[in-house]
Order: sequence, then C-alpha cells, then structure tokens
Amino acid sequence: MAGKTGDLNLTEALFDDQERIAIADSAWLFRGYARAQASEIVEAVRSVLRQAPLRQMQVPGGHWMSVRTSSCGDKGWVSDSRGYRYACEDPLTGRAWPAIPPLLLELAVSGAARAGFAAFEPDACLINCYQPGAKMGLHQDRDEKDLDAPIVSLSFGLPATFMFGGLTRRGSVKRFPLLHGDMLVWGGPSRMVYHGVAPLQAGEHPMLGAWRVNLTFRRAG
DNA sequence: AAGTACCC
DNA sequence: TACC
Repeated sequence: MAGKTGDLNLTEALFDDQERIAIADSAWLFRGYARAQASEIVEAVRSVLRQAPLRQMQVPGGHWMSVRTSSCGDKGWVSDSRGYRYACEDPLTGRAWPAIPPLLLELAVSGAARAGFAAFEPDACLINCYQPGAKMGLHQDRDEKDLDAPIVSLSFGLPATFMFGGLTRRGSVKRFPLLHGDMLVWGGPSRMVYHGVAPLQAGEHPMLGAWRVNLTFRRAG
C-alpha cells in the first residue's frame, strides 16, 4: 500500500539529460548547477547581507521563524504580526533592498530557461539562511502577483531535505536532498505546490560552516 | 500562518 | 484541525 509520503528515489527518477531531474509536473532539479560559481555567489550574498542584514521575522500569530532572512531586488519578502507581503523598503534599515547581483540574476534567468520558462524577470530574491535545527514548514508561495513566473531556488552549504508536496495540504510529499550548488525550478502546474524544508541536520560545510544558504527568485509583481 | 498545539 |  502506498503511503502519503515517500522518498524520491533519484536513481529511478526521470533523467531528461545528465543534470536535469524531473521532480514533478514542471518541477526540475538541476544537480550542482551553480556549484562551480559557488564562491563568487557566496561573496555576492555576503555583500548583500552587509547592506540588508539577516534577521528573524515574526509570523502572524506571534511566533518567530527559525530561518534568518534578507532580500535583494526591487521587492523583498517581509513578515510581521500583521501578515506577509512584499515591500520595496527593508523595514530594518528603511532603505531600498540591495540590487540582485548580476551573477545571481544571470543564473536564475538561465536556469529558468533551461526548465522551460523563457523571459523570467525576477524582481525579488529571498535569502533564507538555516542553522542546524532551522526549518520551513509546508507552505505555498502565494504572495506574488505573477503566478505565471516560476520559482527558482539555489542551495549552498549544508545539505537539506526538501519537501515537495501537492496543490493541497493533504497531497503526498516527496522528500529529496538539496546539496551545495543545486538548483530547483518549479512553475506552471507546480507553481502553487506546498513545499518546505526539514529541520537542518548539524554539520560543517567547507565553504559555509554550519549554515545552509538558500536563494529563491520570484516575480513578485 | 513560511507558526505551534493538540486531538482523533 | 484550530488557532482570533
């Protein structure tokens, strides 16, 4: 009897080519897509974080997210007791968010194109930083105006178990590792899938120590 | 509710 | 599923 959840056996997954792994309908994992440029990417992220520091955000209901976040781009994702939204100003500094570094933008756009999403013009890049124990519960990305644009996610540092569910909370959830340099792209019929990250396991990464850094690019509108 | 608690 |  099939359960409601299950591991995605990547050795049995459909390989479109050597690096592109189908996760679901219109959802693709590009193993190690950004690995060769990881050093430059991490340096660009550090530069953004000097201008828009990491912070923990409150969610409606009063709890605090375990993940530390910042943003770059025209819009940044913010949350407080009043709710979630995209904002043009960083509430921490009162200034506009830093621009998306060109290298990151180029990777996100080229990655989206390789997944079949032409002319992706992200205006928001969320920076989610996980330390051991940090997690992201199953949720939908539903605050963007343009749901035709995909979500492009880049992972660096410690490995994480990604949870990729269905269009309802009750749908089955696939779990698979996201490793340093991996890119995940989902959109179209998968755009509104529930997804999340299991609590990060302790570890030490040569480049990032006890951290996982995730960049997600969206068209917030 | 990108949160937790608790119930069935 | 409920949470105000």
